[in-house]
Amino acid sequence: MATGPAASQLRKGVLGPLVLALLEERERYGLEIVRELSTRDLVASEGTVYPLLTRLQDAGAVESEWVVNERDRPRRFYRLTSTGRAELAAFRTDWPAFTRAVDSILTPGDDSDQQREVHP
Amino acid sequence: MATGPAASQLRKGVLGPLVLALLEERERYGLEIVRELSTRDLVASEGTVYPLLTRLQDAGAVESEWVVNERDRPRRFYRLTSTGRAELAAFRTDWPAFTRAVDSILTPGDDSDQQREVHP
DNA sequence: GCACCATACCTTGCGGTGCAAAGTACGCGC
DNA sequence: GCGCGTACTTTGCACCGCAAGGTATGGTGC
Repeated sequence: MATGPAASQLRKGVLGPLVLALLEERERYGLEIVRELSTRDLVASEGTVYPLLTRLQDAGAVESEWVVNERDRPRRFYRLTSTGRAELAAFRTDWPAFTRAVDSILTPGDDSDQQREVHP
Repeated sequence: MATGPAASQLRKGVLGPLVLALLEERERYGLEIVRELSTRDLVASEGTVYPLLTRLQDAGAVESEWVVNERDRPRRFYRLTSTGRAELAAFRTDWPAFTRAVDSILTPGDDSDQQREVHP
């Protein structure tokens, strides 16, 4: 990962990985994900989430299935694939490095550039 | 700013605020900013930074001035405006809330949803 | 003087994303 | 039947990151 492509991915939306993380816990349907994100103070409208789910499915990160029972309206449930799990794992390792980089620029006095001090 | 539109902004680039933060310390010119970001493990090419600087200037967050001396090549130096300072301050308060929200979804067991526990 | 390279800035064009808005379908209450 | 809430889908717009290419300028070697 090092220098190149990871950081580029990080700048693009974090919403994809977040949806994967929500699906890791259990299967969910579209509106449920929208509500869950809203609860967590992350505004995300249907117009964002539904196309995102389609993209994730095209990318093989999730798979979906219509679930019909008599109690509820028909819902399309999404489930994580092994590909999706791998992507989520990759993001979990890249995300802290990204926030650290941002924090180090945002708080100049901080000097939380560890890895100096090799030799007092 | 509070809840709504800030979060929306956060999802779009963090690069703008980062550039503002770099300019807070002192005036800088374009290529210098590109190099500074690269040093900090944040890939950012000229094709990203120059248009960004133009946008920031159009938005009144920075102002620029050609500096010509005999030692160096002519350079356009960018300086923070009071508007830019305000934007940077706003981002500094929004950023931690955003990362906390992302972290809370990313690490499910964590339960770092404070503000429950109102009543055991 | 001239070719060459590095610096510095700017522009174009593409692809991806977030989002509002509008549209479809269905079941429930009255 | 009518309205309302749920659930999914689609369209269209605007913005952003970025690679790639283009211009101008100054120093170095010969």
